[in-house]
Amino acid sequence: MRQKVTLKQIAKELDVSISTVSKALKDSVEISLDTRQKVKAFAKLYNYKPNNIALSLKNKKTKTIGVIIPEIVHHFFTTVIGGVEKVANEKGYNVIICSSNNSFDKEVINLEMLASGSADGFILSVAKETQLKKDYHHIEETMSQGMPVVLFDRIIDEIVCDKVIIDDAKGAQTATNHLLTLGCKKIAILTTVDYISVGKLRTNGYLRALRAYDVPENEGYILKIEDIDNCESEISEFLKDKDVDAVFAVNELFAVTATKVLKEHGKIVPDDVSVIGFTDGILSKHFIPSLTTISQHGEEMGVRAAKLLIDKLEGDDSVTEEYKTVIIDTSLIQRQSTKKKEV
Amino acid sequence: MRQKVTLKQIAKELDVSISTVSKALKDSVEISLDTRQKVKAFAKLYNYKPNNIALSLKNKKTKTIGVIIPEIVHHFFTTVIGGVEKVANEKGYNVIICSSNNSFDKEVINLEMLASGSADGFILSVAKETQLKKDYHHIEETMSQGMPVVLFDRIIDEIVCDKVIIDDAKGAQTATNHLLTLGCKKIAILTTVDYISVGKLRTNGYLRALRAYDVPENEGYILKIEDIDNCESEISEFLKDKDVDAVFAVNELFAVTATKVLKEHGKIVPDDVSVIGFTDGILSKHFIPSLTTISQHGEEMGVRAAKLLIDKLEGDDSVTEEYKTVIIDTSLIQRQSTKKKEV
DNA sequence: TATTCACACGCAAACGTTTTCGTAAGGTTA
DNA sequence: TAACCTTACGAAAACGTTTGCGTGTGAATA
Repeated sequence: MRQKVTLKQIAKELDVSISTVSKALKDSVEISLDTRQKVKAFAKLYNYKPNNIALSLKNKKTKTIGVIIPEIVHHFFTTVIGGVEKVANEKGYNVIICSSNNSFDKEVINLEMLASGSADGFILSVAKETQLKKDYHHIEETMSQGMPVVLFDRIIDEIVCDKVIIDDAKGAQTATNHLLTLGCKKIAILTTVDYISVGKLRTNGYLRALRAYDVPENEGYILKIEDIDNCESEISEFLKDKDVDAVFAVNELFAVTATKVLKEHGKIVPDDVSVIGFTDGILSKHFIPSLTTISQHGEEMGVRAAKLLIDKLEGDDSVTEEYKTVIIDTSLIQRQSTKKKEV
Repeated sequence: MRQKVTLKQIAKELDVSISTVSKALKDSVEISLDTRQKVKAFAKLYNYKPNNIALSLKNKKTKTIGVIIPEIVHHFFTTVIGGVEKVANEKGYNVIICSSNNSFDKEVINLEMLASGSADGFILSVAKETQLKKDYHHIEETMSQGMPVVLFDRIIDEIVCDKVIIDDAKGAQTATNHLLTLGCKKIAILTTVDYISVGKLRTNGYLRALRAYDVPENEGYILKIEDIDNCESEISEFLKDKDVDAVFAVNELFAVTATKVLKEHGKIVPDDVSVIGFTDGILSKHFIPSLTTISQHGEEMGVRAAKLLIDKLEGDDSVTEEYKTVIIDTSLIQRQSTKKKEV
């Protein structure tokens, strides 16, 4: 089992100094052509690769971006990662992904671990627990130590840094508008509890759309779901005997579940009730009926976040002091689950 | 913007040597209680965290596991990652995830990058292109340099290392058996081209089940799909006017698409045709009808893979020389898409 | 008073790299 | 032949840790 070969070993074998080997591999004119060739041939033969760790230590740079997301098993987040990777690889950066599993503690541990040498900067979507706890010391600490952070999707308003978000309220308004223009008046919303920032914003957008259309809002049409894993019974109970002609769900799972529940209640989507979701994931695309939804353009978010971060990492101080918030446009993807109401 | 604080800085501030600081923080008896307390207080105040890079360089260990998967936007792989993370974090390891995007080149680049200092060992599922190309030099190189590799799911028989797989053929046989016991005789299979190892194995399992039941195999019932992204038209064409009473799909997407297509052709799943899939993902669970499928227990695969790797990393040489192949049991998850045939 | 010893701490090497600067050998010029 | 220049290379520092060993100080012992 051949061990990794180092400059020192090459130097010893060839009976030259370490610095000569290093320079030869870099094609320095300081070294004679003859020696250069000899060294390079040897290095190639032994498959020499510079040790990144040593380089990181020397350069005080790891050329690595840390990404921390609440859940790894989540289509939206993985599309974002795809975007980050794309940009990162182009620019010669590596990407480390960690999941916080929506736990505050794990988010702190992961961030501190990566911050102590493994990554130059971070792209982060905060855990549910963190939003609830409102404890952001770890993020602020990281930034105060000179490591830039870009927040995306589940962001924190109080933290001053680069951010990439969608206009959740606007997206929700677009969705609700779509239902309204289809002729729906009794529009229910399936949303999350308020401490989830995006849930709250989407609820706001829904309400805004109703007001703009002079449709009276009705508390009875709003369901705030806490336990996502057991949403089915809750949604079923909520929709039972409720006379609605449309449902706006703030995520894919709620949309699918609503459609399923409505079917069980003997209602046909989209003929009796239109359903619109949020997030353009696998489910929306392949469900029957396929779901009209609001696309968040996850990959684009990743791309923009990575660009912001790399700008900070490579920029001079003038760039460093200025923070941007990029708002990605959402778009309405019309599919089969919504339909104009027959009058 | 406070920079990261180092031992050197603490030493300077407190007017002691670096080694004193290091030892004090480690509660060494060599250092007086007084100094220890002073140093620790100072370190806490300035939020000192040892630099992982320096530690990695010194210890020749990164305490990091590299995971390379073909696609990040893929439910099965993310569940595996979940399992890996669980074990890794318990044992004090960090996890770096990279995706090869099914590209051979990117797989090589990622592996070499991580191998040159960023990770101690690897958990890897090879890219499609790699399976096609049959070029495994990068993996063998990595192992020959002393870094253990655990292959999972899409493995390579020729490489001698730890492996975690499911018995794909057996799983497929179970699936097909299920259909046969339901009374189906005309069972179509939607599979992949043969160079995808798991596709081929599943096809074999299907054939084996048929033989065991003395059902003649029929080439016309086998569809090998190359272009997964455009499988719908292919499947539609294939199933059109075909008199089948069951479909076995080797992945979730094929199963869903088949169900959709059958519906368009006026057939009802499961009444007219039973459909069974492979991989227990989001789609299978939430589709209507929900899909009977074979679960691969992704998280369990991740757990086992991580354990194998860490055993190698921490074991003495006796462990190092012995390679295991763990076969995870698949299980049949019965849902709504399959149904006993009425006679 | 001379020797020994525990205590508390510092020195220096090592990990693998890059890079600045110094310098020996040989050749060229005056 | 002396002064200088070029070529080709080596020494050493630096990045931040850990750790074995050396050592100065003061006190206890003989």
